[in-house]
Amino acid sequence: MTESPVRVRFAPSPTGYLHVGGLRTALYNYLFAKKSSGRFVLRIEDTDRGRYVEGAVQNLIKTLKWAGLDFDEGPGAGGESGPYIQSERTELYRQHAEILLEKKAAYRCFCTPDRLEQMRREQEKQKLTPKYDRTCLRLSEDEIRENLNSGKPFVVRMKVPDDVNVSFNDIIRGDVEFHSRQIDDQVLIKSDGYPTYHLANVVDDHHMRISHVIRGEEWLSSTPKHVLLYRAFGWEMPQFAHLPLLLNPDRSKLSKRQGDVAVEDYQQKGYLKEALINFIALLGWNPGDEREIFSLAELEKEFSLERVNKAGAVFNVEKLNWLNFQHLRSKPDGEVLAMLKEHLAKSGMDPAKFGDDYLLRVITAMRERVSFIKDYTEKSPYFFRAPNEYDPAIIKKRWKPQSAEYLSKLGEQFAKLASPQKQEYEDSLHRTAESLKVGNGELIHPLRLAVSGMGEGPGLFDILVILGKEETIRRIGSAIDRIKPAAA
RNA sequence: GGCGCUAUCGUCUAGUGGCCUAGGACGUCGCCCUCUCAAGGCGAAAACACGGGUUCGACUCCCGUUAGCGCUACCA
Repeated sequence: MTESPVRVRFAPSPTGYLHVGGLRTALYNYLFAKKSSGRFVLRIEDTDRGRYVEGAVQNLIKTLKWAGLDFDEGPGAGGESGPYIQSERTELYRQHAEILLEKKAAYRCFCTPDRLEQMRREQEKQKLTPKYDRTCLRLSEDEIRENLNSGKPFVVRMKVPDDVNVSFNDIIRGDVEFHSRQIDDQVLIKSDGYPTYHLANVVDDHHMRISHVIRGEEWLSSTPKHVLLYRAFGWEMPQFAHLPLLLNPDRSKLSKRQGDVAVEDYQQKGYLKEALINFIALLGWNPGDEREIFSLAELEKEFSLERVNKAGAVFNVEKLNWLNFQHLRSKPDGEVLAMLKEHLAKSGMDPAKFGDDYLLRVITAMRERVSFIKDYTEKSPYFFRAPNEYDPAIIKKRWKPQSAEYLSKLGEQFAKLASPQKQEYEDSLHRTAESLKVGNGELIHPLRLAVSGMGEGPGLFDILVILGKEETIRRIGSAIDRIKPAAA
């Protein structure tokens, strides 16, 4: 086999949004291209007029770009094999259907959809494999001409050879064999003149010089049809690689109903593209050692089709969450700052009110405690507004009858401190506890509750420093007024 | 129903005939650290679907069974 340059394609149909399974297919194609110094082509398969969705193509491209999967050729990116939108290539498919017709590898079929459906029903009743009965293959030249002249609508069907084995090699699955006996005479050109997937993808892959067809496993069963088409045209075949499916927790094919399937759903929920990419890369592929955290750039170096698994993989959100935490945690301060400000603005808070220094200190304090940017306001709302309520469970656990008195004392001591830092607060609290003859905990826990309204978070003294002396004292004051000991 | 693909802890997976007392990760549980919560450290529970072969020896190879999934459109 000659070594032709690697060219792969991602060929989604624009149905409105990008499915995470589609994103993984795109990713594997992209990675394979990068790894082999090849080209990554985006092709839009929009030959189903009934499914046309406004803006879907733009949306698809936007999402791919968001994920960082830049394509070398495709709509808007140029390339020598364009156009990259199938609805703009119909003449090409028509010509190729003509070639097949001439070679007697295809024939016109004038059967009505009604008749076809009746036929199918009958076959199902007799428990036969639903298959076109070739009525129109037996039409004479005259009959065909007559039908054509009278303007009868028709489709072009592929003429599947009667008794041959069709086998091909799949990079992931090895040799796969089908018998032509169970291959239907597929429609190649629909009555509206548009090609079906089978014709269009073979014609385009050939003309776009695609070297490797990397797609989902749902295409495995129709690959023999494509093989037959390559043969009929006398074209060299690309290499095939059928990827395992992404599954719901119940192991059915990943679908809506059981959770989010659109990439933009995850985007909206605050998942980082780094985490999503890392996660789906690991769903069906692994590096062979024990590393788990990968950047796109690292994946580009490590990826290989040989290490792709055969079995479907459950899309398990728990691990995705963990990866999001890992990636968010290792992001530079500046990047987190920008995301945090954006999030604050979206939540109706004015980021300017806080100042970058302040927000940076919050980021440092919360770094190990947030998996998502939204966790900043959900897990530590007290950095952005004084508590307006106090967790009843924590009151019950930590707020003693004497707490108000102790805190009041503590507030007085804090007031005496001049621009206190962590150590000063800590020393002051220890001295106060000593003078009160109570353990530090008797002050620490109520104080945490007072300034934050909750029972968890960064080290208390870190919180105090971030909030500042005045705010700390103010919050102690309101807490004393508002927290009543839980009824014993 | 037919055809095809697949089958290791709950989940993602390592494993290519002896290195396996089956390794890692997420999750779960326990302990340590500790002002809380995280993070971190240590540890635990947790799997080769089943049955036949082949072989001196099978998680690894072959066959069958079972199960799951996919395809079975003038959708992709």
